[in-house]
Amino acid sequence: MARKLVPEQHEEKRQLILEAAHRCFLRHGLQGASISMICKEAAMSPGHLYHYFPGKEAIIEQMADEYLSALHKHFEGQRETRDVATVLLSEIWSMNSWDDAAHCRILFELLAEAGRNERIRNILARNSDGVRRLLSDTLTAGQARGEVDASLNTEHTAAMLIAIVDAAPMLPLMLPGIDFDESRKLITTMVRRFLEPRQ
Amino acid sequence: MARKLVPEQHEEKRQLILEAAHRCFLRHGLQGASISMICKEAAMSPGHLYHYFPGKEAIIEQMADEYLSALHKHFEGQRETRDVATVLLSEIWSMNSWDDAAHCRILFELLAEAGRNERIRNILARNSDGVRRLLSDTLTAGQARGEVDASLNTEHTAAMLIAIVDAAPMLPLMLPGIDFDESRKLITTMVRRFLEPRQ
Amino acid sequence: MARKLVPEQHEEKRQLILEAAHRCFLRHGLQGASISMICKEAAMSPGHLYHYFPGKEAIIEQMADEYLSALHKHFEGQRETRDVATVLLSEIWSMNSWDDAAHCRILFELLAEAGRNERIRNILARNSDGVRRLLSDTLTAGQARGEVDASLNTEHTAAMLIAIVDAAPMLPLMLPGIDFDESRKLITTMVRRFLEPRQ
Amino acid sequence: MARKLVPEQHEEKRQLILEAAHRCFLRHGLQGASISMICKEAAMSPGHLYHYFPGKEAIIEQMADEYLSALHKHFEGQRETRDVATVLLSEIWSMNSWDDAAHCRILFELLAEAGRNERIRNILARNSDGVRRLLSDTLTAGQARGEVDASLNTEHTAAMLIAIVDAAPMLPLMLPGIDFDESRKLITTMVRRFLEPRQ
DNA sequence: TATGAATGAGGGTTCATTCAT
DNA sequence: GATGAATGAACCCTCATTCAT
Repeated sequence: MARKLVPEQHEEKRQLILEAAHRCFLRHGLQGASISMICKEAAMSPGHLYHYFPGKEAIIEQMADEYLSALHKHFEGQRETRDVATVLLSEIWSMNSWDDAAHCRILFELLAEAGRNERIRNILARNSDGVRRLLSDTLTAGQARGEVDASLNTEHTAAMLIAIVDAAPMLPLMLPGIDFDESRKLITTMVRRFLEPRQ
Repeated sequence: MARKLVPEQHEEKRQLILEAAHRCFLRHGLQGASISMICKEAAMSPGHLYHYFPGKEAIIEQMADEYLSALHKHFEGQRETRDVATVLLSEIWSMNSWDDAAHCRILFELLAEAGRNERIRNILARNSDGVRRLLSDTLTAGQARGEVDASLNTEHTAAMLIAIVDAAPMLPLMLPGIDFDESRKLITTMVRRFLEPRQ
Repeated sequence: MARKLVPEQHEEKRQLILEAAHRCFLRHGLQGASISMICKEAAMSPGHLYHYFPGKEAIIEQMADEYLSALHKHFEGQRETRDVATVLLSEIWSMNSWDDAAHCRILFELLAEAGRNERIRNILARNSDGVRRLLSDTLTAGQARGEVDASLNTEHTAAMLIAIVDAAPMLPLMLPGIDFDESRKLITTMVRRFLEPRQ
Repeated sequence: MARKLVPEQHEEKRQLILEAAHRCFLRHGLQGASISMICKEAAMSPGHLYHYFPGKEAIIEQMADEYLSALHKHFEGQRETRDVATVLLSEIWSMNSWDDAAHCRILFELLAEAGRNERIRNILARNSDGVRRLLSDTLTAGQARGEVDASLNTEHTAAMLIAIVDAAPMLPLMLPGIDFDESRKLITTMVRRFLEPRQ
């Protein structure tokens, strides 16, 4: 008689909301996007939205978490690749255009928010942690193979590389006419020269 | 009755408001800081504030303009310095701690806003333009002196260096324990290796 | 398929809901307690609750009815007691502490509500009626036995005694340090002196 | 040039709001009366109302405070009256009808709220304190003159008398047809018999 | 029976802005 | 120049209630 709980549907709805929220945040910012906008975007009444999330903060936080883990997922499964720089910059290489990068602009929202909101800051740190360890290991392996300058502190270098990758979407904002492919190559060149062993 | 010669006072008040706004934006974000907060911070009534600025947008825009030009002012007056990398990273070298960098966090607000607001985007582009030209000239001069790799496109390289400098305040957000001095050195090393002529 | 003989279960569930509602009303007030709170307290879904009651008002009304009749039930079965004052104040004497009295606080909610809501006012009047008649009869019997001042209008006196009993839970709110036993004795003394025949 | 602060006008507006709120609370209860209702009643926009009060709670609290102090103000200035009972029940005697008493019904709202809200409870206690001391002094003076039973604890007796006075508005709710004058006399009689010295 | 998805009006509150003085 | 009174739309969120299953 009683309807069974269908957690998959529940989870689907949550994802639907998160995607709608992501679009709104992209268009209007974390604070500028209102619950009622998200509701319209998700074709859902406000009362119902609160059935799935306890508040706006929770939406932002889960969105941030999933967004960041997706953003950095490119690194995984590429550990066997030979060229270290290619692995490190796989995220950039996986993008096809500035439109893709534009989609990343939500990172700025998060960085701005992280400066004032400890919870967002922790989410950011937690997500960076995993990637940083991955990059660090890759660098260490590269050093062992003689492909990476052995004098570099792999921990700090990894952190900086993440920052650089995350800064890439900045370029079109500061330099409207820039070409996507060329800037990608430029970053790669810089990283490669940075890492290669000094003779 | 007619008072004509007090435009200096007028300008002083505007600056006072802009500084108050800057502090509020730093604490609460561009959207999170309200006019009434800014009024309190500037010890001024809302009606009076609107005597100096036509609205919140105008405050944000002028604040952005002045903030960005101040941020990049370090480059000027250092053109005669010998070491190219030092010139290029003078902004970073002028900071003494992450606290100084924290003050730069407002840049994230602006980058986030620039993604959606054309006027802010233009202000950002206009300000970057000047610095980019400056950096570009420095790079060209460096190439002429044989200190910079001649194969690099100076325009694009300059743009990327700005992005890197602007990404620096990201680091403590992603990697809470990082040391300020070491990360500064790491960035410098990377840039130097990137630019030096290939043999 | 047809089940007919489960009206007891139906009634049980209704009581369960009423008890849960009572607890919520006590904690948050008639207007402050929400249906969803009551649902949680009764471990029941909102859809199900509406299977037993047509709405919040109905819950309040039946709760009020049962609460009031329970509150005044003490009077019954004590008619043969000799001392008139003891009968009249049996409700107060049946309480053991202010905790019990606290449980009576819901009466204030009802009195407040009765001031604006005619249906609650009627429920209150109807319940008081029964008790008032009971008290009135007790007083008349007392007058016949010469234990109660014969000049008192028994109807009005009964009404006032109910008000006094109902006002008892007020005391700890107004006089936080008061002792329960002493205030009980004080009320009894007052009532006894009031009722006793004048010589 | 700058307009002077006119604190009297500010205070006037606050009183205007409090009166509007009082009427709304009387009609719909403390929780049932909404800010927007109060705004309509006070002919004022919601934004403006928050210029005078930081929130609904503050309105309730100040209203409660002023209401209670007004309610008990009758006692003052009657200390020289000869008859103790008359002084003690001056509040009841000052009313002319149940309509006057109806206006007191807001007390039930406050009593109900006091059961859950510590701040309201404190306001209630603080206001009762003053009156209780006044009554207590009156009783002590009456004992000295031999008009009041010397065996009564004046503190507790005073507390109970307040409760009785406050319970008076209950009567028409429980007994719709009751006569105002007669019930007033009845209460007075009871109090007088209670207090008079025992021979 | 029983569930929880779904609604949309309304809750208290804050907002950028304008106005009379 | 300067004040703070005044607005009303919009903010996030909760409500009592209904519906499909």
